[in-house]
Order: sequence, then C-alpha cells, then structure tokens
Amino acid sequence: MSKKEDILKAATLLFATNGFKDTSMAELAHMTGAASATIFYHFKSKEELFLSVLSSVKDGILDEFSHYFGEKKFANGLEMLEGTVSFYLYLAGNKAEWFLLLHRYYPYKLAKENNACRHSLEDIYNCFVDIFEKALVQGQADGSIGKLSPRKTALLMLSTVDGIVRFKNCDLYDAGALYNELIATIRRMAANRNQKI
Amino acid sequence: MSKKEDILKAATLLFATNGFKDTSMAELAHMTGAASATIFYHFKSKEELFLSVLSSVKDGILDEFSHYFGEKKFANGLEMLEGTVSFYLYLAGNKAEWFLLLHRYYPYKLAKENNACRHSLEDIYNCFVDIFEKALVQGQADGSIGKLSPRKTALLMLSTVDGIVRFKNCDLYDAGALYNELIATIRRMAANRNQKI
DNA sequence: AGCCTAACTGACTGATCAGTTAGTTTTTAC
DNA sequence: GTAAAAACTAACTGATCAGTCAGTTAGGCT
Repeated sequence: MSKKEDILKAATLLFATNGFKDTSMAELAHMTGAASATIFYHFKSKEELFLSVLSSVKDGILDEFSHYFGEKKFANGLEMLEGTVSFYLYLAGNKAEWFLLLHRYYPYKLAKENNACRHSLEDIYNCFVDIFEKALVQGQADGSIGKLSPRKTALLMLSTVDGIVRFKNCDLYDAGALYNELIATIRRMAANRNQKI
Repeated sequence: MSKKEDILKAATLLFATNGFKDTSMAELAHMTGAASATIFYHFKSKEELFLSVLSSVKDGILDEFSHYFGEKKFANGLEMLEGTVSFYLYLAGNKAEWFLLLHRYYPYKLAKENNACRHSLEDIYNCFVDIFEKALVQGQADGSIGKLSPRKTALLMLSTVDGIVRFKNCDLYDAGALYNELIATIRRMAANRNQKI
C-alpha cells in the first residue's frame, strides 16, 4: 500500500475515534511512520485530508451496498427490507469507523460551507434512504408491505436503525440485544393490514 | 442573573454549537464580558465547566418532562405515547442547544472515563426511555397498545424520534415535514392488532 | 471606621498546533 | 547512465490555547 493510502486509512481511524480537532497531524504522522510534512505533500491541508477521508468513506459505503444488493435476491419487498436492516447493522459493526465518523457533528457542520463535503454526505444518505425506499416500493407492489409514503417511511426506518447504531457507538445501549425487536418493529412499521404477518 | 450563570448559559450555547475543543475560553470570556480568569475562578477547568453544563442540561430536561407529565392527563397509553413524541419534538425545537450537545460525540467519550459525566447522561436517557416505557405499560393495561417488550420498544421508539431530531439538527432532513408520518409510524409500532386504530 | 471574604481582572506562560521552507532521496523514463 | 519528476523529510514559525498569578474591587459584618 502506498504511503498516501496509509495516511488516508490512519486518518479515517483517528478522525472517527478522536474527531477533527482532536486529531493532530503530528500524531497521524507518527502513526504512519511519515514526517508530518509528508502529509502536507499529499494533502494540502487538514481540512482537505478530512474531505478525502469522507469521500473514501462514501465510496466504501456505496460499494458495499451495491455489492450486497447486486448479488442478493429477495423473495419480496419485506424480505429485502429485513435484509437492508441486517446489512446496515452488519456494516456498522464491520466498518465501525465509518459510522463513528458519520455520528460526529463535524462533517455536517463543514457541509454547511463546503460543497464537496455536502455532496459526500448527500450521496451517503441518499444511498441509505434509496435502498429502504426501493424495498418499500417493491413490497407495496408485491403486497408484502402496506400502503404508506415510501420516501418518508424509508427515512423513519433509517432513523430507527441508525439511532440504534448510534446508541451502540455511544455505549448507551447494546444493539445486538435489540436485534430481534428491531426486526419485529420494522415489520410492524411496514405492516400490510390486509394479511397476517 | 449572576456572572456564573451567565458563563454557564453562554458555555452551553458554545459547547452545543462549536463542540468542546472548538470552544475557546477566551471566546467564552469575551461573550460574557468577563475576564478569562473569572471563568477559572468559578470553574476550575474547561472540563469541569463542561460537566457543569451537562449537569444543568440534565436538570433542565428532567424538570421539563416532570412538569409536562405532572400536569397533562392522558385518556390512555397510546395518547400518552403520542404526547411524549410531540413533547420530545417540541423540546428539541425549543431547547435546540440541549439536543445539539447530546448529539455530539464528546459527552459520550468523556463518559467512558468520568463518572459524573456518565451519570448525567444515564439520568437523561433513563428519563427519556422511562417515559416511553410508562406510556407503553399503561397502554398495554388499558388495551390501547399491543403486546410487546415495553423496555425494548421504548428504546426503539426513542431511537426513531431522536434519530429524526438528529437528522434535523444535522440539516439532513426536515423534522416538521415528517411529523404526521412519525406519529403514524409510532402508532403502527405500538399497534394492538385486536382493535382498529 | 476597619476587616474579611468572595468576586473579579490584566498580564503572563509553556505547550501544542497547522502549516512552511529549503533541501535530500527515490523512482521513473529515455 | 542521467536528468527530470515525484516522494519524502528535519527544522522551523507564528498563532492559539488552557491555565496561572499577583494582585484589585465590592459588599457584608462588627
């Protein structure tokens, strides 16, 4: 792996665990075995480094979801919905640093004045919401899911699942212990009242 | 108001909007018209100031909820549940700085090594979850809410509502536009399948 | 008045930080 | 082989920061 990639990977971890301001370029340099000037050779400023990190996280998330939903086939919309929740939780455990980063306030604050940052965040959240929405639309077509606004319900479901991930990342509550209830709740949220579920 | 209270109030706003590290004692001093040494006279360190802020936020939240639920009477558990969601959203708008602070990562990180911080956060989240749980238990008793684990469902509902508030605070999605859908979703989550809702 | 204490302050300090400069080493291309 | 370009670095800088110190001021009590 190139030194630039090393730096990006270490920076992702540091920004995720310590935040933007609490990550020092000296610390990052020491961690990667590079001189701090090397970091400024590859990334012109700390903020640009952060933007690169966020962009690579965006690429990672979009890749992961497109791979999962490219291979996996679902019997109906409700099953796709459950698959989405499961995969979101799996990813939040497997790539914890991505979600830690997204659960910090700094990216959203930066997004207010920086277009690149805003676009990365929009891509990420659109990816999340779109998949929930697709499952809901499919489920309404095949009858496994009841009548409701797909976009808004997708947002509410993302809110629920992401909230649980945040609770876990903040050490407030254990996500694993809530898994069964979460799936059951999502089913109830999507319930088609015309059939037994 | 005493200067100490002035400092605490301004610090709450600054910590909420800029975070811990990005709030400078000099800025806080200038904002309150005090010398920076005055802040250190009242609070022995920046961290202790933050703990005082968090503790006062905790007191504020506990007060607000105890007043609301002390006065208000509900016909049944389901109505209490809706009242809880509405009041949570109202408070998130009216006391935005409290929720901005709670949606930052710093408090949770500090909580891992500081008992006072951990206890404040526990008090706040127990208050939230307890009220949702109480509504669910009452609703199960009066038949307005179906059979489900009250504690876990309370957590999931808090996760949904708080997630929406976070989306709003991060400028991702508008909470107001989702209000009707949110209430409808909460009703579906709590649904008693034995009766029309 | 005199005294005590709590509230407050201006001026300072040492540490840390992001970023620069001027230069060296390594890789690439011919 | 060599020249140019890319990768890298040690040493430095100016700014900012939390926190200190040596005092001054204001108000209550006898």
